[in-house]
Amino acid sequence: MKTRKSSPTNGFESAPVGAAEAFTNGPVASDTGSEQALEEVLATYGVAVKARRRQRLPVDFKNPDTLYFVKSGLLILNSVCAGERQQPLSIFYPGDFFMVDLVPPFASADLIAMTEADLVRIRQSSVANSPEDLRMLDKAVGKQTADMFARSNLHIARLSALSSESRVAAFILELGLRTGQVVNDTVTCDLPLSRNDIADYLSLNADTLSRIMTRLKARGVVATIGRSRAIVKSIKKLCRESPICNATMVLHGGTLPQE
Amino acid sequence: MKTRKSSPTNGFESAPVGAAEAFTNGPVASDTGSEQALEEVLATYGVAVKARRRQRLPVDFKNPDTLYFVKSGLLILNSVCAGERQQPLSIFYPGDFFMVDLVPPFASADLIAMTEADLVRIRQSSVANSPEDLRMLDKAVGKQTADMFARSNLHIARLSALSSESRVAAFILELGLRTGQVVNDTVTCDLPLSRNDIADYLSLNADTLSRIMTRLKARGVVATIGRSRAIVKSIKKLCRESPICNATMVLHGGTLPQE
DNA sequence: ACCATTACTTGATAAGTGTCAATGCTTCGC
DNA sequence: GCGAAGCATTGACACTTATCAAGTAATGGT
Repeated sequence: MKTRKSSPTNGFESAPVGAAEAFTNGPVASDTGSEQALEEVLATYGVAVKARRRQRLPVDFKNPDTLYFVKSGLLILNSVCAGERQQPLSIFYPGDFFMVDLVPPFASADLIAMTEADLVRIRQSSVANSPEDLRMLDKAVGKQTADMFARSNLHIARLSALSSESRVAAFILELGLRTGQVVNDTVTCDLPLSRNDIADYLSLNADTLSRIMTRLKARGVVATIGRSRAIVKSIKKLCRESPICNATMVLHGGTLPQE
Repeated sequence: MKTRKSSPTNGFESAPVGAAEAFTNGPVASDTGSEQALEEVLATYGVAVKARRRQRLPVDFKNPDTLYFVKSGLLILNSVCAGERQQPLSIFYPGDFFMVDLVPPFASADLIAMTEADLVRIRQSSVANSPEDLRMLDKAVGKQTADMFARSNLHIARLSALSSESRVAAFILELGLRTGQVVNDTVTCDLPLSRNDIADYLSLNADTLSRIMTRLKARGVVATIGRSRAIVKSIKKLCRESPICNATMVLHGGTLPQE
């Protein structure tokens, strides 16, 4: 298990990668064989990078060679599209890959760690010498990118086809499945995004989001502990709030209730 | 140039693929060497498929092996998310690949040809015997998927960060750059989507879209010929209508005006 | 443990968009 | 070239959501 040069960037803590840790929730990879192989490639060519909560990793459009693999944590891609306004575009979960090619060419963009996050940085050119490893990596990246595209499409559906309330419900379900503890029909999870972040991501006003949360709480669908924890009282009930919940369950690793 | 078994599906006309034709507008591929190689792989393993205007290709979630390459035309991925409502999610242009993995697991989804379209169907398993060709294909698919993800993010930005009018402006710019004839600062292009389709895609009401078009026409930004052709009177003027136009230009192959 | 700061909630109001219905224009078939 | 059917436009109205302002709760630092 050789490690390559570690060139620290943007104040990220970097260190050689040891054995990859277990992923958090998320959907389970279908073929564990290739997952093993991926971990080896990551360990061989990658450099471990730790991001603190709220840390920003500016997207360097001039450097398409760098690839990041998310080992743990939750990151969000933010772009400055219109004027000074930040627009969250996509959420990155453990198992995802991030690279510059995924970002529309806006004036600026950042990948922001919403929780502490463990990343692995790989210079794709460094893998070029080993065709076998490169194939492995290309395949893993391609597969994950397809999955992210599907999730992106789900997000588009969430934004377009749903009422505000359904949008919020579907989002909480996603977050719960990805980062929460599922116990029977309930989920408890952190809310690593602020109300403003969630509102922007769901294309809502923060005030409106607050009202919607109040309504959902009043209806007994969810509850909150402090500002940054949410409890889904009943997944079934939550699912009734939004028509895209089934697809959300499948894409984000829940077990579909039979009914 | 060997051709594989052609198993016709859903009334699509199928035929062995000859030499791939030139792509239409769109951004230019950076390395023509690998583009050549891709055409060869497509010619070797692919089956040509022609889609008529408005033809639906139902997405078969049980068949992840099939890959489609878009040679010409414009297709749109439609999902049934909420109730009976159709929701357009993504547009596929020449150069794009389509596969089941890209589609969120909704109750049903269709790929609909909005213009006559030439596709190439490939069974990925049929390429498995040649590691060299498989690598080539995987790489091409991966790269294109990343690009489509970026476009998807741009669409999310368009839906979230923009006023309705800006949304429409950005969309017309995209369509013009992809399918239209650019002459100096003007573009003439077909509108292969009906007002309803455009409205759904931009998450607007068809009535509202109509009003916005009327406003844009009154302001001299665009004009229409009949129902299915649009003229952008001035790209510069159009760009002033929407903050994401620069990114749209880059991603969809326009030449940025220097100012 | 306190206070200052920041984040969130809530109310009143306005703006924008969706809905419904009626009308006008295109397009396609004969 | 004509007529019928479908698509697009426009107006009146209702409803959702954004905005602004004020007040309340939570968080973090000393």
